[in-house]
Amino acid sequence: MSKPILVAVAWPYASGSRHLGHLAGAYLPADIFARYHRLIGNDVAMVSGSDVHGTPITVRADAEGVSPSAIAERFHAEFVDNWERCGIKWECYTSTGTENHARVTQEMFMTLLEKGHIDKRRSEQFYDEEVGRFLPDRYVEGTCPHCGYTDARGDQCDNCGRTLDPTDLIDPRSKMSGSVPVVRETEHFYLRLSDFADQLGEWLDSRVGWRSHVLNFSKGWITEGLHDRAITRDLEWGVKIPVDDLGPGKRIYVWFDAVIGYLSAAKELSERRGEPDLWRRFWQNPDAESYYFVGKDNVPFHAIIWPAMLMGNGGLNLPTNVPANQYVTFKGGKASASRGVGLTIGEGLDMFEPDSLRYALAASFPEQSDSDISIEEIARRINEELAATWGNLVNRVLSMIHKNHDGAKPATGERTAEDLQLLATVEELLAKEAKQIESVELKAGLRTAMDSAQAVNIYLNATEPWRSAKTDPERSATVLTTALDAINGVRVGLSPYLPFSSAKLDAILGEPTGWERVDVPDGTPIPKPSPLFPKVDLEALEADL
RNA sequence: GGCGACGUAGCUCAGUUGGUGAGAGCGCUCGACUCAUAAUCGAGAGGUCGACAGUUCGAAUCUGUCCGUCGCUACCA
Repeated sequence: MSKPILVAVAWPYASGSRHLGHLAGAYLPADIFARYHRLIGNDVAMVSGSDVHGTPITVRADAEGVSPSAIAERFHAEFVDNWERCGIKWECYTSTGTENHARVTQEMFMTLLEKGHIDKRRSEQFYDEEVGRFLPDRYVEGTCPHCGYTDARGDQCDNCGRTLDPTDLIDPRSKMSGSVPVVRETEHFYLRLSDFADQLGEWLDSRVGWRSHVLNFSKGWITEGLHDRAITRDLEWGVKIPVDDLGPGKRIYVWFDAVIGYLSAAKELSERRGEPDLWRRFWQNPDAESYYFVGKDNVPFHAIIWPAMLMGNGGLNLPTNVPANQYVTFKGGKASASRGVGLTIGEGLDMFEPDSLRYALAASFPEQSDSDISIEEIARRINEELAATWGNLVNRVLSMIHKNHDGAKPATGERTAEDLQLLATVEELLAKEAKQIESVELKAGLRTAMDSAQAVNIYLNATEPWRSAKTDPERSATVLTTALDAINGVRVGLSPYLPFSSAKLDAILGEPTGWERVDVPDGTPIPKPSPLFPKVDLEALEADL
């Protein structure tokens, strides 16, 4: 039975390059999960897009003397290139800059407004008269009233760590122009989040299979008390507010529209495929499932705010699961492209083969807790695990068959209990891995697939087909065909993780028929193999840095 | 400050509701094999599960305190 699976992935912010932490935290796990579900025949819609609005983009645009859209287009193009290069496969990758997205956002805004979940409130905020802009808290700097630190930001003091209100700052100044900001009154729309506290709490309590850190954090938010949130900003760069009673110069704020992107992207997919009701299969069918792949910093948006918006709107499916990952750290520090910690996705792909990088990151997915990686650790994973266990296994079996059997799979003789046991083991591990992937334990799933490869290595060492080739060629042939038939199952389990090398094997062994092990037909041509994964020369790599 | 975590073999990490002598991968030592990308396979060494106190017949697992690391703190997304 084909089940609709919405794979919703955090919208990368087009203000700069994304790094390997983002790849390991959201995009790669989503891709592995989606590839698995496509392979078992489910109806998958993996959607996301570049988040192109917001203040940081306008600030960067000003700094470079270009338009905000130029910044957004530059990084959107970079992201699309990143996905292409590392095999992140989407049903729909779009951006928040489309006309469709604006319309869907405005529709949901109006629905929430009409149902009384959005209202207007006045507040006071700093305004930079020099650049003519209201200032987000973090763009106001000044002296911390607690510790005297002179470069405290309006939201928080980096020195003493205390949370601040911009008006607390002594000698406030605008980060944009350096001038002294003035306080002006402004009016905005607010989402009445607090109205949903009870409903959200009950919903979260009913979740099963969610990661404990996601539930803990979300419930903690509710326990502390949900604040109503402003969902519009004094900004020219964003989705227009569909009512005009706030006056000009206001836009819908990015976090409000970015999550709506999951819905608008599904509708865009419908349009692209010419099936107007396609999106309903994912959003209104009670049997559909939805998984939101995000980093832990995004948990409140996906486990609290977005569900509240969906509850308020009505008629749309709530998340099945939000399998948020924790952080990947680089040598102990939080990855940050802007601070030069870790590698951008592009840099990672320049250094490593895409499948090799995917393997190393997947083996280190921060599913339970933060995980630490480094270039050395990535290289170790590739050389000592991926190439040694799996790459070498494929190479040794294909080489022997190619050399000893005229480049084609020989006929299989009588299989011994040992032979049958290997094939059974591969099948059992495939089943075990399937359960792990379905419960989004992707790191464990990869380990299971590697266990399967190791089982074949153990089998070969026990049966020694290179030896029997001289004494009992028929037995040797049977061992090799058994190993090949086993490999044919192992590669199915690895295919969601390693799409590029899997495609290479598809060319020899044929496309996978599904999530199952099948025998390779007798006589299948087996060409002289080349290593699936080149070894990483760490010294040469570091010499380039 | 508040909140959420984390601290388990040299390294990176698993350890469901507390219970046979604490695990995996890699590294290391020894051995086997030599088909294969000096790859593979076996055996072994290596940890008072951050510290202290407590609950319990019994705790890495529950409670408290402390030390250390990290993240979040709602106007970065």
